[in-house]
Amino acid sequence: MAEIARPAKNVTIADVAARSGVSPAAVSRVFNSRGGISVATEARIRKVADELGWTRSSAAVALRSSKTMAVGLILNTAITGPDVLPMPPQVLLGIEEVIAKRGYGLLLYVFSDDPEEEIQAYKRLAADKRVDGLLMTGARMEDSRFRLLEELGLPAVLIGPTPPGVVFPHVENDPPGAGIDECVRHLLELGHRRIAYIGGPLTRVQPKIRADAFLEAIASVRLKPVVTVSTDYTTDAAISATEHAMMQSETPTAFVYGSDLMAMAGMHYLRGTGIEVPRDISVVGFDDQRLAEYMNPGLTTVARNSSQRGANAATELLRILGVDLPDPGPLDAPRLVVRGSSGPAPDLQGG
Amino acid sequence: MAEIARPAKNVTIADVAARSGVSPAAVSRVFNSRGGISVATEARIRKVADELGWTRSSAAVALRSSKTMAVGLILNTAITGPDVLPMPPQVLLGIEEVIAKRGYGLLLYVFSDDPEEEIQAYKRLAADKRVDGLLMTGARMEDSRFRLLEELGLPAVLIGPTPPGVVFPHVENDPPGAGIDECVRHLLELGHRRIAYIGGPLTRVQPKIRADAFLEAIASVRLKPVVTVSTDYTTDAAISATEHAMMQSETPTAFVYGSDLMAMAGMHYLRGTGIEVPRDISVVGFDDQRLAEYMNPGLTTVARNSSQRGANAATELLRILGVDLPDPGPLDAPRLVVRGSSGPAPDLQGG
DNA sequence: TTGTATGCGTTATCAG
DNA sequence: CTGATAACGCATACAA
Repeated sequence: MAEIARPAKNVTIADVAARSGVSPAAVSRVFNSRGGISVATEARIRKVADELGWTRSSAAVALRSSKTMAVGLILNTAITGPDVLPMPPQVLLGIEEVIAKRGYGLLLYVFSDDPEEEIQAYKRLAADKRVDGLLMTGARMEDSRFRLLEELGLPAVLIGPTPPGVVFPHVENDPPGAGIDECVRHLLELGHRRIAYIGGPLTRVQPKIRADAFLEAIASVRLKPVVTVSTDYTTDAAISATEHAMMQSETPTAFVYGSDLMAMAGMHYLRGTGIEVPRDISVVGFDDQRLAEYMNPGLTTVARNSSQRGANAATELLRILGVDLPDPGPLDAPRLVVRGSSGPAPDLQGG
Repeated sequence: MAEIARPAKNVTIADVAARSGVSPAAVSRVFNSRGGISVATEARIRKVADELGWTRSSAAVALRSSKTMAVGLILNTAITGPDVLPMPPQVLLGIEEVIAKRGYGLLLYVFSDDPEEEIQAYKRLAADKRVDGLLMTGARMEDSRFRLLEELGLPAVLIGPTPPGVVFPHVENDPPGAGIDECVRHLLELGHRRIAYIGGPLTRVQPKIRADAFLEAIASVRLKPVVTVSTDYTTDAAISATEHAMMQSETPTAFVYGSDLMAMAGMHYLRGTGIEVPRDISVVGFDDQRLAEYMNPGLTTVARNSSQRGANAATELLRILGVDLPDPGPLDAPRLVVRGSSGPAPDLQGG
C-alpha cells in the first residue's frame, strides 16, 4: 500500500514545542545550545524534533538573526578563460569540507572582470545578504574590492597574496613567491643558463610576485632572463608567448610557466615544432595539477597543498565570522616535484 | 577626510517607501514586476531604491514566499575520488551562467556515498529549505534518492541517465550510450579486433549504459571484447584494471576508457611498461577534458558539450521551479575527436 | 492605481 | 529552568 502523502503543513518549531509540551523558546534554546534547559526536557525535545524531522528553517533563522550560515566563493573566469576553473578543484573541495562541517553552505559566484560590473556585483552581494562572508581569489595590483568590502562591512578572505600595501585577511605561502626559486635553482643545477618565464598578467598580484621572484632568482646568480612574458593565464596565451620566445635570437633552453595548464600547452606547442622535451628544452610548471603526472614526459612542477589552501581560507573566514575554530597555522611550503620534463641543458649534454 | 561610517541601520523596503512617498506594498509590487503601479511612481521608486542601494533581503523573501532563489548542486566525491571534480568544470560554469542570470544562487554540496548518511543528508536538505531545487549527478542502478526526493517534494534534475524504469527529470544524450559506438567503429576501422573496455562501476547508471553500449557495438560485428573491467572512476583503479587487462593471454590492441582521466592514467601506465601508444596499443577516452589535446600523443576521445549539459540541466530545473524559460531542446550529439592516441592495429601494420 | 494589515518561523528579551 | 511576546523584512489579500 502506498502511503498517502499528506498536505504536509510545514512542521515548525511550534509543532515540536507543542508535541514536547514546552514553549517554542525552549526548543530554540536547545538547538542553539544556549543551555538553561533540564537534561530531561532537552532529551524529550530532541526526540520529538527527530521524529517530526524538524530542522530550523534557514530563512527564518537568517531573517531573525541576520546570519545566513553561508559563505560565497567568487570565481573569476577572466583569469583562466571561460572553460577552466580558476583554481585547482582541491581548493574548492577543501573549502567545502571545512564549511559543511560547521553547518555553513557554500554559494558559488562566477564573475567576469568588468570593472564597472564588478563593483555593482559586490554591492549587491552585500545588500542581498545571502552570505555572511566571502572567499575571493585573483587579486589585482590595483584592486578596489578590498576597500569596498570593508566599507560594505562584508567579511572576506582572499586566497592568494594581497596587493602591496593592502592589509586584508588572506591565505598565502610565506614568502608569496615561494616555489619559483626552487624551479630556477633546479634548472640552474641542470646547467640551464637561458631560461624563459611565461606567466600571468602583471596586473594581478600573484603573477606579478611570481615574475618578480623569477627575476630575482635569476639575478642572484648574475644571469639575465632570455624573456619574460606576462600574458593571460589561458593556454592560447601560453602558446603564443612560447612561440614568441622561440623567435628570439637567443632561444631559451628552459621554460618556467606560471601554471601547469600553461606549461602543458607550451610543451604541446614545442612538440609541434619538432622540439623534444627535455632533450632540447626543459619545461617546468606550477601547482601540480592532477594530470601533470600523466603527461609525457611527466611535468616537473611546484606542488602546493591545494586542499589545505582551501581549508585554511575557509577556516580563517569562519573564525572572522565568530566560529570557534583553532588557528590553522601556516601553509605547507611548496615543493618541487621533479619529473621527466626537465633535464640537463642541451649545450652541456651534447658537448 | 575619511567619512564616518554610520551605524548603518539596515535599509529596508519601508525606507524606500517612505523616501518615495508610497507604501511598502507599492515598492514590493515594482520589484516583483506585478504591475499596477503608474510609470511615474515606478520610476521614482526605482530611483530611490537605487540611491539607497536597496535590494530585497533574501532572507525575508525566502521566509515570506518560501522561495530561496537558490538551487543546490550535489557533487559526489565517491565517483572520482576526493581530489577530482566529479564533472567537467564546464558543466558547473554552464549551470552558473543560467542560474545567475535569473537571480538564483548556486549552493554547492559535496557528499560521499555512505548510503545511510545520504538519505539523512537529503532529508536535511529538504527540511533546511536552503534551496528550491537540486541538481544531481551519478545515479546508481539502485537509487532510492529519486523516490525520496519525490516524497520530500524537493524538485530536482539529474545530470545523466536515470536508472531503468525510473521516470525523473534529467538531461542526457539520446541514446544515453551515444559516443561509445563511434569509438568502437573508429577502432574497428583501424583494424582493431581485440578491444578492451575499462569503465566505471556497473552499480552506476552511466557506466553501466556505457559498458552495455560497448558490448553491443562489439557484438554487432560478431566480436568479443577481450576484457571489460568495471571499477572505480579513479586513476588508480584505471591503472590496475589496465594492468590486469595486459595479463590476459590475449592482450588487447586497443583500450576504450570510461573517462579521459582514466585514459590518461592508463596511457601513462602502458608507457611505463614500454608500450608505445598508438604503435602498440591505441587508447580512446571519453568527455574531452581540456587537457586531452595536450597529452602526448593527443588523446582520441568523445567530446560532449559540457557547458550545454550544465546549462540545460539548470534550465530544466528552473522551468520546474516556474521560471518562464524556453525548452532548451536536445543536447548536441557527442562527437569523436580523433587525435594521436589511436592508430592502426599493430597486426595489420607490421604485416 | 495605491494603502493597510497580517503572518512567514525563528530568536532574544523579559518575566515568572 | 521555562514561557509569553516582540521583532526581523517582506509579499499578499483585501480595502479604498
